[in-house]
Amino acid sequence: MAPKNVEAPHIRSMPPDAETIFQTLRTDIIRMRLRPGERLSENELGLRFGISRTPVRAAIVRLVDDGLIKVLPQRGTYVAPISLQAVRRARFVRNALELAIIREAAEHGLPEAAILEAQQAIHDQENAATDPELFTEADDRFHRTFANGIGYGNIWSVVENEKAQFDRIRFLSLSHVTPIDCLIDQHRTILSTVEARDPDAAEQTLRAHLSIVVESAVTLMRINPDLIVNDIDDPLKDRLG
Amino acid sequence: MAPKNVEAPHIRSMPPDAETIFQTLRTDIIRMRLRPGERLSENELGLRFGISRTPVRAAIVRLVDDGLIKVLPQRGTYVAPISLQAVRRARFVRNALELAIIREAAEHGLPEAAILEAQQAIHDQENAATDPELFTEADDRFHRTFANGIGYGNIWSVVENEKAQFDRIRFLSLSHVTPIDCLIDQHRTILSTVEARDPDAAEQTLRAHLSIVVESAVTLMRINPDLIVNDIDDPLKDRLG
DNA sequence: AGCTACCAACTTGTATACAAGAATACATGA
DNA sequence: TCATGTATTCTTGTATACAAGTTGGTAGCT
Repeated sequence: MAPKNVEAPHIRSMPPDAETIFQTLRTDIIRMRLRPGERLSENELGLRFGISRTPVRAAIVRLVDDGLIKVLPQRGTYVAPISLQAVRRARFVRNALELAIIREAAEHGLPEAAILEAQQAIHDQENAATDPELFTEADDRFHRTFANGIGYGNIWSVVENEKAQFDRIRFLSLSHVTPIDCLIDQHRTILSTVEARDPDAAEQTLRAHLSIVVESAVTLMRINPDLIVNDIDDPLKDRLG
Repeated sequence: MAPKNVEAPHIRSMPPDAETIFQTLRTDIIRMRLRPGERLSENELGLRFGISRTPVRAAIVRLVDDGLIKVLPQRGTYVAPISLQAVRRARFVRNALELAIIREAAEHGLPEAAILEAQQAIHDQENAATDPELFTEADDRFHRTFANGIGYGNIWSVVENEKAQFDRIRFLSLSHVTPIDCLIDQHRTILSTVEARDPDAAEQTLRAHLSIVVESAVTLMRINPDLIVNDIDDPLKDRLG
C-alpha cells in the first residue's frame, strides 16, 4: 500500500480531545499506571496533553461519576483510593448481572457469531498468559461476548463500570496469585454449558469462576494494604464475606 | 423559632451550581417536564438559570453519560428519545439486581432501621395514591431501602441509573394504567416475606411485582408511540418479550 | 415559478481570564 | 526555640472570548 497524501507518520500531531483524555486517564487508572491517591493537577494534565483545562475537566467530571477520581474543591484532584465498599459492591453487582446473563444465554441460546467470538477469546487467552494487559483484554472480551449476545443491548457497560475498582486490584500482580490455567479451563466449561443449553450447570460454573476471581483479589488486597481504604461500617463484615 | 440573621426569605438569590443544574435537568427529564426530542440550548439554559455555559456543560456531560441527553456536535443538544433497547436493558438489569438484593435481604436479614423505613415508605404510598410524583418517590424509597440495607454500599444507584429511561415511561400516565392498590399490596407481601426470612417467597413476589410494572410500561408505550425510538435489531423481539 | 449560491445567525468545542478558597513558606515577635 | 500572623502561590469553579461547523433564509439567476 502506497502512502496516502498525508504529510507524515507522526499521527500524534493533532491534539487529543476530551473523549481521548477520558479514555486515556481511565485506562491509566485501571491499569494502575496512576496509583490511588496520586495527585492530578488539571493544569499539569492540560500541559501534558497539549490542550487547555476545559476538555480535561470534561474528562474528570466523567471519571468522578465513575468513582475513579475524587475532587476536593480548591484543594486538589486525586486518583480515588480503592474502596472496600466499592469492591464489595462491585462483586455483588457483577455476580448478580453475570449470573443472570449466563442463565439467559444458556436458556435461550446465543447467536453463532457470539459463540465464535467466545472461542476466539479463549484462544487469545491461551496465547497471552504472560502478558497481563493482553490477558485481561481477552478475559473481558470473553465475558462481554455473553452480555452482548443475549440481545438486551449494551449490558456489559454496567458490569464494566462496576468492575473498574475491581480490576485495579487485579492489575497489582495478576500473574502472581491467579491460577491462569484454571481460569481458562473454567471459560471453556462455561462456554460448553451454554452451548449445551444447561442453565444450572452454566450458573454453577460461573459462580465458581467469579468466586476464584474474588479470592485472588482479597489476597492482593492483603499484600498491598497501603492502597486500600477500609470504609466498611460493620467490622464483622470486614473480610469481604 | 425566631428568624436568624439572614437578610431575606428569598433563598433563590444565590445562583445554582453545576450539581444543582444536573439534578434539576435530570428530574425534569425523568418527570417528563422535558420531553424526548426537545431541544436544549446551552446558552438558553445558562440564561434561564442565571449562570454561564460552563457549569451547564458540566451537567450535560453527566446526563449524556446517563443516556438522558444526546449531543450532536455543532448541531444541538436534545433530550434523548426513549429507546426500546434501553428500556429492555433497564428491565433486565433491574430484574437481575433487585432479585439478588431481595434474596440477600431475605437470607441474611435487614437492620431494624431498614424495616422501619420500608414500613414508612408503604405508609407514605397509601397516602399519596393521587399524586404521581409523591407516589413514585415513596415507591423508590421502598425499593432503595432493601438495596441499602444489605450492607453492600450504595447499590441502588446502579438500579437508579438504569431505571431512569423506565421511569420516563411511567410518568406518562402512571395513575391511568397501573393498579396502585395492587402495587402497595405487593410491597407489603415483599416486606413480610423478607421479615419471615423466606428467600424463595420473596423472590417470587418481587418477580411478579416487577413484571406488573413492566406490563404497564408496555401499555404506556403503545399509547405514546411518538416518543419512543424502536432501535431493536431483531423484529421478533419487538414485543419486549 | 424553481433552482442555486451565498451569507448571516445559530450550534457546540475549546482556550483563556478571573474569582474564591486552601496550603505553605516566611518573617516577626516572644 | 517556638508560636503566630501574613502574604504568596497553589488549587478548582466559573465567566467570557474565540474557533469551527451546521442550518436556514434569501437574493439572484434561469
